[in-house]
Amino acid sequence: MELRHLRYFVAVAEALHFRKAAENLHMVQPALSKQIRALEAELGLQLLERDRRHVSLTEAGKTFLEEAHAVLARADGAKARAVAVSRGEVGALTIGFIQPALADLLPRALRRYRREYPDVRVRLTELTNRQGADQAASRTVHCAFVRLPVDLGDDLAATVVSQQDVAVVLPEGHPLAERDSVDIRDLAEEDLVLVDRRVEPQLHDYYVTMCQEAGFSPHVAHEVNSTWVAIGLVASGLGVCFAPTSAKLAPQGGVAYRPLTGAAPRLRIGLVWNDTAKPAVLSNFLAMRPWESRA
Amino acid sequence: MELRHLRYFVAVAEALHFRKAAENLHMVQPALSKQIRALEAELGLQLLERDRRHVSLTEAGKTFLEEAHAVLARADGAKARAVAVSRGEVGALTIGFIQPALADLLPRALRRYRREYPDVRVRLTELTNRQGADQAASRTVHCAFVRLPVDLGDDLAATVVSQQDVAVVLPEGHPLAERDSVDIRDLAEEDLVLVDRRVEPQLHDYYVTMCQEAGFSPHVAHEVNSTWVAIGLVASGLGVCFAPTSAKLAPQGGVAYRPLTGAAPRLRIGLVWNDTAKPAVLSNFLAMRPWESRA
DNA sequence: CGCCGGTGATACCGTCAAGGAATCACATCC
DNA sequence: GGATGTGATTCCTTGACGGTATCACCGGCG
Repeated sequence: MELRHLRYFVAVAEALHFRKAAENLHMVQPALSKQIRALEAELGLQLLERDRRHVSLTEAGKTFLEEAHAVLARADGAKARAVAVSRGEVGALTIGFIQPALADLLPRALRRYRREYPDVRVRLTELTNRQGADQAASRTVHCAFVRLPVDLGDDLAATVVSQQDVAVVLPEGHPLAERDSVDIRDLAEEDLVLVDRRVEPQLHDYYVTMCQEAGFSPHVAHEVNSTWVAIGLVASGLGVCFAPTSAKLAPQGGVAYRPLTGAAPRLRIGLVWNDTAKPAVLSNFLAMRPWESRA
Repeated sequence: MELRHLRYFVAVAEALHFRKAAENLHMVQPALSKQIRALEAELGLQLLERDRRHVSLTEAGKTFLEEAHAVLARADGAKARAVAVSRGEVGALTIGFIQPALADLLPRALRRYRREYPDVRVRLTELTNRQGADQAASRTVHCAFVRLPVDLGDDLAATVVSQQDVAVVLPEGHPLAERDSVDIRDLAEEDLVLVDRRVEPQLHDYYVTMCQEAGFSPHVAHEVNSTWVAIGLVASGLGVCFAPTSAKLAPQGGVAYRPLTGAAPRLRIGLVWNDTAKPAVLSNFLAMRPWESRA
């Protein structure tokens, strides 16, 4: 049995007329009759009652007609779904991200992406910078939002998606908090809370280098595993810390954010992905650049 | 696209190996490769990733595999359902019946039939004797339980399914109720409640003829439209009536049933059906004779 | 009553594509 | 580096699909 047989049978069953059905199918009546009889022979039963003048459906024919419709519809659906998947309009997109991207960048990008591709399921995984690069390279995730720079070995490609100035986070009441901005050299003697080098080597080194270029070695009082924890310690009066200006968006009382002057290049977040044989969902995501501010 | 393509694709997708898949399909590898490529060409996308050494499914291929399975299963189901219908194992059986059959005959027959054919929906219609014969002839119902005799015009066939003796129904306290049985001639002077001739001519005439053959014309006091109403009137003391002995099974107090002696042939209920081109559900029903008392 | 139009069935045939046989190109492994 | 195993390529055969012509049959109509 082939779909052809079902298509032919449906045509005959709906026209109840071999010639007309054949015409609709752009073929001639004998060929159609033959196929219908072949179908009946395979099923071992009669689908149509021919009485020399009229054609009618048997009971078995009636139910087979319904079923045939369903099969044909399902077959068309299979085709359509496969095409949709191949176009990246249906399926799943796996995105890795570092925590700072969660504040603003990622939600905004996802909102725009899902408006365009509502049938793509998005899977999110929080990762460290290193994991992000590795998993994008190994295609465990389709792409990852990570802090730049990142070493682009192999087939990895990257694009900058946001850059932010560095702010200094001070406990309320700290003398420096009375200024509108803080020069980095004023922090030479301050207790600094830094992100642990083992967790975020890029970011840790970035802040340390920044200080060294300003002419001093930072006085690291505590090491923590995320900027949020650092800000928490600052609020408790255990020191000061650096943070991207976007950190201000997160609710955390007891601290003051002040722009840092005399500082090195800004903090950049980028998107990395394996650029070889990109699946359609990834290509679509990259093509629409949903992280960009609206036009 | 034909089911063949789906079968081939499923085979390859599950073996992830063209030669093995081809072997399973009892064909050779180049032919299979060709068909798969034809399928991909029609869909306009790639279902399988061939990398010289291994075969793997693309995203589109994965979803198409699921869909293909569903289509093939549905196609098999269509076949199976049509066969089941043609065998009368699935479908609908329409039965007409006269009220007296409802007491015992019909429920018993249906219980046995449904145990054998649980997937056949049974549609029941209460009819008069005449309607039963007509609708069986015109195939409005597949068959009908009616009171015999019935005129078997055209293609109508019939079989006796039950025969019952006639009882006389007397109000409690009636002098004749003291006897074990009643001779029909003893009813010559009694007020008789008879079923209306316009409603049940067969039955009406049957009872009247019975009396005339016993040598008297019945004294018809009331005419009603069913035996149940007649028994009700008897309970109210408005006369006596005839009933099949099975009527005793229905709950109705205030009356006594006594066998009738010296009476004509017994009341018979039969099944009638159009014997030309019987649908399978009907053939099955007739073949199992579910109205017969158990072996 | 015989002719005509219309129905599906039958007979026969050409064509095209599905499938088979042999081989190739290329990777991997020992 | 040869052996092995993979899918791709090439070429050919065959069978089935579909087309042409015709038949058998029925109903309607003059």
